[in-house]
Amino acid sequence: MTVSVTIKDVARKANVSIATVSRVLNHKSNVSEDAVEAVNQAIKELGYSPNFLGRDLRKSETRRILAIIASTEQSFYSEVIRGMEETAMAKGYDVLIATTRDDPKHEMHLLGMLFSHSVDGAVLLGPKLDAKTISELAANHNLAMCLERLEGCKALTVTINNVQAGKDAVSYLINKGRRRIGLITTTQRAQSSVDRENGYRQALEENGIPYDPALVYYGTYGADSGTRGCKELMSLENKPDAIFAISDMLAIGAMNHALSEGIEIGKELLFFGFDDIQYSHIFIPHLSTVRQPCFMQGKLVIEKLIDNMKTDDPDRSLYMLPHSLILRETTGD
Amino acid sequence: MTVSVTIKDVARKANVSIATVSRVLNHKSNVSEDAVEAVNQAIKELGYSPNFLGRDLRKSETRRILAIIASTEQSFYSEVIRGMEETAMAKGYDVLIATTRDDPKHEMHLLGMLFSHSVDGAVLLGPKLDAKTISELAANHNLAMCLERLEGCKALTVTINNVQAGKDAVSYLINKGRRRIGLITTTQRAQSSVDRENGYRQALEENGIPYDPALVYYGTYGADSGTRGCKELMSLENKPDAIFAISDMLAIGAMNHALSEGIEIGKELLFFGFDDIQYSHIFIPHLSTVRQPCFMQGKLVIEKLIDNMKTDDPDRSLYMLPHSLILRETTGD
DNA sequence: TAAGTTCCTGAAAACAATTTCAGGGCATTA
DNA sequence: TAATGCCCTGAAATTGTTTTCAGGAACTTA
Repeated sequence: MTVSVTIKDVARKANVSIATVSRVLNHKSNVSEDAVEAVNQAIKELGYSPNFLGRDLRKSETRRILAIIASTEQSFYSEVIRGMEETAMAKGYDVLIATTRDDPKHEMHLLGMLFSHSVDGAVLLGPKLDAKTISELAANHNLAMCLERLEGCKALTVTINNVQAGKDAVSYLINKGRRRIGLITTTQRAQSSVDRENGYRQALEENGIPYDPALVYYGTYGADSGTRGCKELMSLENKPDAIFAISDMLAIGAMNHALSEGIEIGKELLFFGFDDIQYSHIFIPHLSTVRQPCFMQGKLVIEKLIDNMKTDDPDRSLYMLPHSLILRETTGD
Repeated sequence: MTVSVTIKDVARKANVSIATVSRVLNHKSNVSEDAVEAVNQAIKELGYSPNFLGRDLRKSETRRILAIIASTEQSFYSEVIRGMEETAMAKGYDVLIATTRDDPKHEMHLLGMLFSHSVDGAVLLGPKLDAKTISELAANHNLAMCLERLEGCKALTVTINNVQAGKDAVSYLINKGRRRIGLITTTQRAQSSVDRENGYRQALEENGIPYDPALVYYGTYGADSGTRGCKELMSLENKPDAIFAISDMLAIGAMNHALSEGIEIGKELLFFGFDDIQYSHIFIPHLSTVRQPCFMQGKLVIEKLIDNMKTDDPDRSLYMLPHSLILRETTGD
């Protein structure tokens, strides 16, 4: 391809040393006006832009942070990423995103960018690797987690209290007088799913409602799985009078079944979702759901991560940010 | 932070030269078994992983490609990115994603990664910069566009024929006997929007239906804008009997209005969307829409981009891949 | 005038890797 | 025995930048 122009060419053209060019590039004060002028002129004429590979090597920093997600499909991540980007940008960092496609091998490959100094830090949003592996990596590298905690993982983590959130949602349904509450969740056990399910059980227990395994449907992540779940739960002899789904996607799928059966949502059957995705208030009836502070989680994890870069005693705490219940038509609100 | 172990340390520990270590790292054949053994042992003991800043600088390549998108919100991009990733990976490249948040300044900043050799190539998915700027950049750098073409922009581009696609959708509605067809589009003039609108007009013209500006609603990208658009069109004295929206999001918003008014979708009023997003067959009634070959567009643009890296005579053609109509309930299918 | 400052400058080292080149050791061939 | 070839090795050059260090010039101060 085209041969690049280097700092050397600029120096030659401007009749100064490369040190002076570098000084101009980095806006150092100790350069004469004449030199600044000449260098900028040369840069413009040659169309020079510095090679960051050289710079990054010398400085041993890239000012780039990698966000590792499963895929860009869940638009739910977008606010988290915005929080990360805005915070990073304010501190002079760029955020790059890479996807694992749910493959732990590929996740490890992407983490290689961290080990090989291609980025200064990395954030895992919903890791597929196990707690032990991540703990070990986080001990030696600038690695954090966001949205998803890992039981027994000693790494900087920013998330919400999913147990409490699940409990809050189900308690709300109970306070609405419901006693038979279905749960639609997934077989793939992300910690957040497990936590939400535990919240569901705690809410039942505290209210003296016996746990009935028949009311729990384990499926996949897709909306169609929600539809199947609802169908199965509603074909029980002793039907549920409310359903808590661990994601809005599942809840919307579930509602599709209820709608097609002519079930009156919000009265006959209540629905509670999780995530407050965009479609939860586009889909009719509007879905009651748990909202996470996405932007704030992104913001906080980047702040802590960047702090960690500058210290020998990195923070490996677990931060839990407050969630909130969004009440809409599907709970009769 | 922690002080890194370098190739030098490995060499010392393994009692060989750094050249030999490098040869082992790169799986060169001309190294004795003993040396390979010793080096690998040292690597393991020291927990060494090579610093890519050094490697990339020396090799003048990063084997990384940057995909620049507006935001990760539109899940629609995810298939394109999957196509890009799978193709890139097969050729030994990684794909990184960065978001512009619709800011041309930030888009330019991200392109800086290309100029500064931080990545080997970049793909713009829906650029905010103008055709002239991009043409100039593409002349000197490995830059391509995907999903969106730019009128008069001389850069490698992979997209679909949006004029034809709009025309196909509207022609289908006309063939269903509809004569008053509304259009819901956006004021923000992405080329694809303009093209789809032109397709709409061509379809009308070819079928001898006069163009009525009252039937065209210009709004924003959100579903609520679709709702407003539908409300406005349906309050006309001479109501439409079909609506073509330039995105599924707008179509779903529009359908929300129709549903709330008790309008019989698929009979009284037909709907045609664009993109075939996931929700177009989750939302009820299922939406007829235009499907783009997302994966294939991602695949093709990466193939061509990588080809371009290896030649002095880069391909700057416009490739248009075939689209297809997905017929569902909203057109009475 | 001598000594000390301040300002600006360029040569060279440093960053961590790959690659080139020359040569030592050994076996094969004439 | 000498010449040739092959295998393996390490020293040194190379990549593009930043940074350190030493020093020249001009100016101030005693």
